[in-house]
Amino acid sequence: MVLMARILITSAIPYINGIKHLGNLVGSQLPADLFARYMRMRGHEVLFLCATDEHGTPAELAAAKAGKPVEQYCAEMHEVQAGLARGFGLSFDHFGRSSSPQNHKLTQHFAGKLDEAGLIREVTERQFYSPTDGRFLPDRYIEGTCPNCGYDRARGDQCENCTKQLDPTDLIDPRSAVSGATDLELRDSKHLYLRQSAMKDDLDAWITSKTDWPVLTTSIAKKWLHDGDGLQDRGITRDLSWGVPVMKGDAPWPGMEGKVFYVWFDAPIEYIACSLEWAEAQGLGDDAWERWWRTDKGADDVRYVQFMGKDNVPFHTLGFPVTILGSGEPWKLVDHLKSFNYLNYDGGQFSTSQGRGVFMDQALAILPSDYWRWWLLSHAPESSDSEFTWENFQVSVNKDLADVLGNFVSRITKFCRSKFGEALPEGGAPGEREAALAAELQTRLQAYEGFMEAMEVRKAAAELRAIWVAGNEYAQSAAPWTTFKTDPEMAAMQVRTGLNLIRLYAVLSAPFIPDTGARMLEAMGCEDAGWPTDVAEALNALPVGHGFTVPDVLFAKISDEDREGWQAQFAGQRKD
RNA sequence: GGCGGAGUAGCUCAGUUGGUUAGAGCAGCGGAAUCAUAAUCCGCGUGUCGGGGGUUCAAGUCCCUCCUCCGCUACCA
Repeated sequence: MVLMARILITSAIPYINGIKHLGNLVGSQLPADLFARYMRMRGHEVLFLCATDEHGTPAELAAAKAGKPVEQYCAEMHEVQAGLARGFGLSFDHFGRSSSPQNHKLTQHFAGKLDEAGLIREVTERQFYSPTDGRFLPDRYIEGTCPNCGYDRARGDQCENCTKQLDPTDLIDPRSAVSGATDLELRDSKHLYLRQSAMKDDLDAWITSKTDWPVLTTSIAKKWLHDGDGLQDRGITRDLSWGVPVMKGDAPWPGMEGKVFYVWFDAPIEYIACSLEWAEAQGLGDDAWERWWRTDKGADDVRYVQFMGKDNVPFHTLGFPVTILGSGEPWKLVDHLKSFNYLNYDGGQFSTSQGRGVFMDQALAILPSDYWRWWLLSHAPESSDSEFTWENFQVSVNKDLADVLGNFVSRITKFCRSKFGEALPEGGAPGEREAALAAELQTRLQAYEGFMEAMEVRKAAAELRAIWVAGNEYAQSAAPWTTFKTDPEMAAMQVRTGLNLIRLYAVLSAPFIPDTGARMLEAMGCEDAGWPTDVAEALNALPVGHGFTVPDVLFAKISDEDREGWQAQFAGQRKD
């Protein structure tokens, strides 16, 4: 009996600006879902949260480009992303919005507490303002000629041509990247800075204590802590209209009228606010979410795990912890932070802005989600960046899903139907071969559980595949099609074992390929998806006489023509 | 430039604190089987472990150095 635990899982929240590509998906939401599904199946209480990250300049510009008010644009894109999440089987308990009233209130609350703790300071900055665009422009949205190399499309933060880091005031003939306007002026603007530097030592000690975190996570955090002059304070407000208005709790913040909090301040707070949205949607009271987040109200025994791509690590290891710790209130801090490298696309990067790669909507239009889930998870970029190629996708999916798993289900169910009918046949008793099978699977099951618990995604996938292979090995050596000729009762027992393997595989595979797991279980006429403890027992779960059906082909193979067609289709840029 | 990650079989990758003849999957070759989506199963690997140097009885594993690729570099998120 496994002791029941409570596990809080959050995935980095995807930015509202457009449909996400497969690189985004495999970097946070998909592995988080794998972990959430597994933990639920093991009987743990799980709260799995995600949301859309809706504030910031790119959202405003995307809305303007779409000719829509930013509120409407975000509402629509939220629904699009929510639909795609459902399409990929992402089992969020709630998919919230960082623009929610709950997040507004909570963000303002945290800012107030941080100010009380003396962790906020005011800074007056000079920034470019564009009268034509009617907005202040972030460095990246200023373009001009690079003073270093003469490239005429250098951005205000860095020249893409010579890679030199720039200050927007360095640019020759600066102009707005939004409108091209050249009537830019420098204006003073007052902003709030979060005094991260004041908590540098606390953060350092905390990170140092996390010896079981991925090296990727801790090395990035350490770098920010120790680089140059050490951890720098960070501006947490912006001169934008779309965002959380700067308030000190419920009270106005003198001098900060008309400004909003910076997205990277309010986005992680949405992890908490999302649980408020969840509680409200479920018709539950405050205690429902507080027991996940307030260590004084039951959250001290919660295990909190975050999933994200490596670009998000600094904000989750430094900025957000400063918000949590600095508030002086008993909020739950992350226990484990699983980070991922990047998935590249056919020799280059996936790119949202350039429309390069395969996007979530396109992927689902091509193939059912389980194909993608399997390939992405079994190739998750854990130790280094990994690469998607159509050839690799075709080969992996055909071999693993169609040949090893799908064909196993076909050969067993069809053989039984032709020789015994569509029910588990009677006769015979398990022998040495079945005992050896159970023993091997018991060992592999334990390894699989260990990898899943440790969030070793690729290794878990490899182990699951080995579990599937064991079924084929058994079928091959037992060879019921041969024993049937001389000993039909033994063949019947072998077929029963095979059919029970299908049921077992349905359960074990469900975290990776939930839709297929459900189809397999349905074909076996079984509703019990309980996680097995004793494999030998599980291989006798379906009794003699139990009816089943032969499912349609679980995974159609990807033909060379399919692959070539998709390669051509996705060779250029996405055009919306 | 700084910091970090990676460089292991044709391809994708495993290789704990240094310790027997460096492993897996795919591809390839040979064989078995013919229940099954021409699927499955078994067998087959002389790989300068990126180069060079060093420490050691022993290094893919530690140290130095060089090379290549990638990421981050704080006002996109």
